[in-house]
Amino acid sequence: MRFSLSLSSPHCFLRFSTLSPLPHYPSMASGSNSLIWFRKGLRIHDNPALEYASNGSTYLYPVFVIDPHYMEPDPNAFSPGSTRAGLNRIRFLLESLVDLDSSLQKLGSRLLVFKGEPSEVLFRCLKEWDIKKLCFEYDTEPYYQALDIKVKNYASAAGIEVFSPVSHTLFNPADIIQKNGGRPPLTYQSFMKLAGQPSWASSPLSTNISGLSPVGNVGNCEISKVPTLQELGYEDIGQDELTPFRGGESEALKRLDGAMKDKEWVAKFEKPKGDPSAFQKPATTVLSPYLKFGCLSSRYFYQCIQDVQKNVKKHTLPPVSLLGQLLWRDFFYTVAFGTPNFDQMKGNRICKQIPWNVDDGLLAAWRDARTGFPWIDAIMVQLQKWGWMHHLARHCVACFLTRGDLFVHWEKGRDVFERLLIDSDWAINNGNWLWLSCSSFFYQYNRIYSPISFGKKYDPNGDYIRHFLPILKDMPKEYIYEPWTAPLSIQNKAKCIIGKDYPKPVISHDIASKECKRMLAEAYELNKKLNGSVSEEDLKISRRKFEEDQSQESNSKRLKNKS
DNA sequence: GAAGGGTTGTAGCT
DNA sequence: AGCTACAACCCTTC
Repeated sequence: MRFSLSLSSPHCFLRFSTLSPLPHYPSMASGSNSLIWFRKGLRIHDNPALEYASNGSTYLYPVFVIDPHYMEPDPNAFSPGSTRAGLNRIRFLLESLVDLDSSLQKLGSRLLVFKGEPSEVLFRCLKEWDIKKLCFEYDTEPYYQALDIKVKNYASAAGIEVFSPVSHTLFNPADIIQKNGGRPPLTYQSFMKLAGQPSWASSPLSTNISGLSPVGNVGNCEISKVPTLQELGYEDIGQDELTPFRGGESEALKRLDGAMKDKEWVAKFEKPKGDPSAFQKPATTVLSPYLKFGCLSSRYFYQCIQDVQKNVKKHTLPPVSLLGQLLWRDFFYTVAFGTPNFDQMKGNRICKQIPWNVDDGLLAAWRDARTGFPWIDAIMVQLQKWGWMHHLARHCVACFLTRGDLFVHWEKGRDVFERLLIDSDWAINNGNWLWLSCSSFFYQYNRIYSPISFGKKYDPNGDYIRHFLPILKDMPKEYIYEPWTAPLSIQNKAKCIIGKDYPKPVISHDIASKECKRMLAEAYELNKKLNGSVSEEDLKISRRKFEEDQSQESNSKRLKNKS
């Protein structure tokens, strides 16, 4: 906290001088009114901002603001939803809000929902209700960093106390960066050394609140209930088309409980050994969407895992253990917070500069599950329908799009994931795309996931493919990962003609992956030579060079074929 | 400068 | 299920 405040102070002064005269506050006779502003942290348990807001206040106003920029339907988007979020995640959020409202009501309170630009709405509320204490969970994302400076400046000018605790992550990213001399650690091991045990690891978290201060008079503020999808302007889509995962804290705790009951499973958890093709019963906890919205406290989750581990003889360790997964989350939050332009290649000091293709055709084929590789396409269908896939499945499609086969820019794939995943998290999503594209953290670009054999290893019968790509459901298992190799008689029998009912592969994996390796090798060399300061012009030149090489190669092949 | 390590590659062998 | 070769990257640490 201290570190981040000192970071933001220059902006503070700038913003301060541009503020209009101090707002006038009505001289309402009141004790002390507090406002808890929910953004993430959509929970009651282990919610320090909520607890602090309620303590000693006469009235407590729990507020959530629906931001039209995030929630308004966008008919031009490539899938149902808003500009930024697919329908699955919007629905997950609404369900989480309904659950939060009902939990608040059990504690004698309720959720006050507004629509509009968050800071404008908030300023109106602060004035109208004569708020003395404003509480909200600290957020490290650039969007909230900018918004929160605005809000904090307004509050301090108006003499309102602001309480903004770090409770979304296990550690405060700013502390870890400070410990490391101002730069974030770039490896998991160095992160672990710096982080150590969380300060609260063995002290009880506040998971039981018996009651909250009542909601005061809301005055002239226009408050609505949690809207339905239809009220937000979305069409009614069949349940079958939507994610099987329900949002909300209650659901999160139920799911957590279910996972923790199987002590052996928790103790033996090894992430890389999970089966990405398991969909009836996923190989992981599927708690990520709940962590994303803060329906589940990562600290509470941490303590639950710790409890299980204490009571077994042997358990796995980070990075592969279940606890290790939570630490990965904090790792990415820390690097993301301490790296300017973390979500792009340009101006990102930890990101290799690579001359990615600009090929919207290949991107669209990948996005719309038309690559012709059933393993890849099935995963993309699961993404569209469920908004969730196993971690290793994400690896396969991310590798395929970028360094493995299509050589499309990781930012394009990132955008698709960010929109469609119900657990899409700014720091983690960008971190993993940097990882998978060999742009940062991970550099062994020879290790390419095969779009054919990787899935086969887990699911030789192709049940996962048959489920998400029913057009291939009668394809014999000998051909289901490479249906273009099936004889026409087999294709006929399976009622799936390749090139007509299901596409032919967009590339040859053998050729494309070799080409990708070569391009990465050259790009790395250039990055080394220019010591990280690769310009747009350098990238253009190498892109052109690759294209020339490619056409020369195909020319020589043509010549060879002729002779 | 060299050595060691890096959450999760593939193919082929036992 | 576990070894090996394959080809070989980067970053951290010494």
